[in-house]
Amino acid sequence: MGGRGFTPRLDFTSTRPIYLQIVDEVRRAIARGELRPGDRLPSQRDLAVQARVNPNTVQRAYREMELLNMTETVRGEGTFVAQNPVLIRSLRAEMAQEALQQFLQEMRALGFDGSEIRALVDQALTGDGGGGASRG
Amino acid sequence: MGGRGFTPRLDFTSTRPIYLQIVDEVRRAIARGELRPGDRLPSQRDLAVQARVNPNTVQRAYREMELLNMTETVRGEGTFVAQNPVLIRSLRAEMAQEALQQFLQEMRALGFDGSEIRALVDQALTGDGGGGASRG
DNA sequence: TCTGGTGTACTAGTATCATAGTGCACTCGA
DNA sequence: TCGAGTGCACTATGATACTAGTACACCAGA
Repeated sequence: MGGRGFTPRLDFTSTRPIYLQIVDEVRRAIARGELRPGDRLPSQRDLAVQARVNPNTVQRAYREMELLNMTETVRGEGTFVAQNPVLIRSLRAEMAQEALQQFLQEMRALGFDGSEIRALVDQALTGDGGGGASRG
Repeated sequence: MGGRGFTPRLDFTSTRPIYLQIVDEVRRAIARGELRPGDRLPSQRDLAVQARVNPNTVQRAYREMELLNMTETVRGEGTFVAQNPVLIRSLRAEMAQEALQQFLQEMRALGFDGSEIRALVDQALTGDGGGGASRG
C-alpha cells in the first residue's frame, strides 16, 4: 500500500468530458494541499484501471495538465505535480472565487438579491451542520 | 417592443451543449417569472437567427423542453410555456437549491468550512455592491 | 384557394469524446 | 543485458453534438 495516491471521482452522466473532469479533480487536490509539488501522480495505466476509463482518456488528461503547467512528466518515471509554490498557493483562492462568482451569477439570474442569497447560504450552512458548528 | 420576447445568452466555449444551454436559459426565465405559463416562445427559426445557432439546434432544444413538460407546442402556431402553476412555482426554489448545493460542494472540496464560506459570500456581496443591501 | 409562418422530419457532413488495441522510447533495477 | 514499468504516438471505431440543407404538414389570414 501507500500506493493509494489519488483517485478522482468522475461523473459519467455529465456533459463535461471525462478527461477534463480528471484535470479538475487533480486541480482540486492540489488546491486542497492533498497533492503537493513534487508528488507523483498514478501512472496513466493505473489511473485508468482505478477510474474505470480508457488509458487513452487518462493520457489526454495528463497531456492537458502538462500544457497547463500543472504537472511535469519524466519519460519512464512518471508524472509529478509541478514545482510552482506561488501558483499553487493562489490556486485555492482562485478556484474559490470562481465557484463563488458562478454561484452568485446563477442566483442573480434567478432573481435573488444579496440579502436573500446570504440568508439561503446561512440557512444551508446552519441546517447542514456546516462550519464545524456541531449543533444539537 | 412587443417582439423582443426571449433571447438566451449562450457560451460557445462551454463544454455544455448549446441546446442544453438554451433549455437552461428558458428554465431560468420561467423561474424568474420573465416567461409565464401560456407565453409564446420565439419561433425556432427566429431564435436560431437571434442566437446565431443552427435551426436544428433550436429544434433539438424545443424537443427537449417538450419532453421535460416545460413547454407545449401547437403545430403551425408556436411553442408556449406549459400551464403548470405548481411546477413553475417551485422551479425557482429548486434551481436555487441546486446552485447552492453545487457551490457548497465545490467549496468543501477545496477545503473551506462553513464560516469561511459565509465570510467569502458576505465579502463578495458587500464589496460587489450586491443586492441593494444597504449595509448597516 | 393561395401565401406566409409555424413545427416537424429527414439525410449528410464535420468535430469532439471515449473506447480499443498496438507499438515504441525511455528509465530503473536485477 | 534484460525485463518491468513508465510516458507517448498512432490508427481505428462508435456515439454524440452541431451544422447544413431540404422537404413536408399544419394553421391563420388575405
